[in-house]
Amino acid sequence: MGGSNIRRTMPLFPMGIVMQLTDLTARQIRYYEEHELIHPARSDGNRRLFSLNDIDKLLEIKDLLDEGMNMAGIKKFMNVKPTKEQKSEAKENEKARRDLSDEELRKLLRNEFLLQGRYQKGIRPGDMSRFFH
DNA sequence: ATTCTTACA
DNA sequence: TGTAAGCA
Repeated sequence: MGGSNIRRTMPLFPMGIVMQLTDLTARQIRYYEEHELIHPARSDGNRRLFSLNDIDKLLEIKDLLDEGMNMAGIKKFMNVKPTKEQKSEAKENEKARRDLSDEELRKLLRNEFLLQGRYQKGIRPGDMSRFFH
């Protein structure tokens, strides 16, 4: 692993900054935290402090959302296990995701799309079309 | 001025 | 998800 993980996990940014960096609303960001997609630290005053990793994660979530995927789909995609060894497992998933080629991503999204009836409401026709080459 | 939690149109 | 309320 990279020898400077502390830098990427160091709690640094407050909500306002993260909102600008990700184009997500505070509501959304807090919602994703509720669903354990991110685990920002807290300051002494109970303020959320996001790390670079948190921001990367939020940007990934944003991308999936823009592709028409909902919470359930994103949870599956990010393999969000209730809570346990999410520490080490989260890293593996993160790396795996980062190593995905466009073609592999298309395959995954196609599978999600084919299974959408089980956890995906309506998506606008065409949003996923580009993944059906 | 900012963010937080809770609750509801 | 947006938004209003009442705190910290």
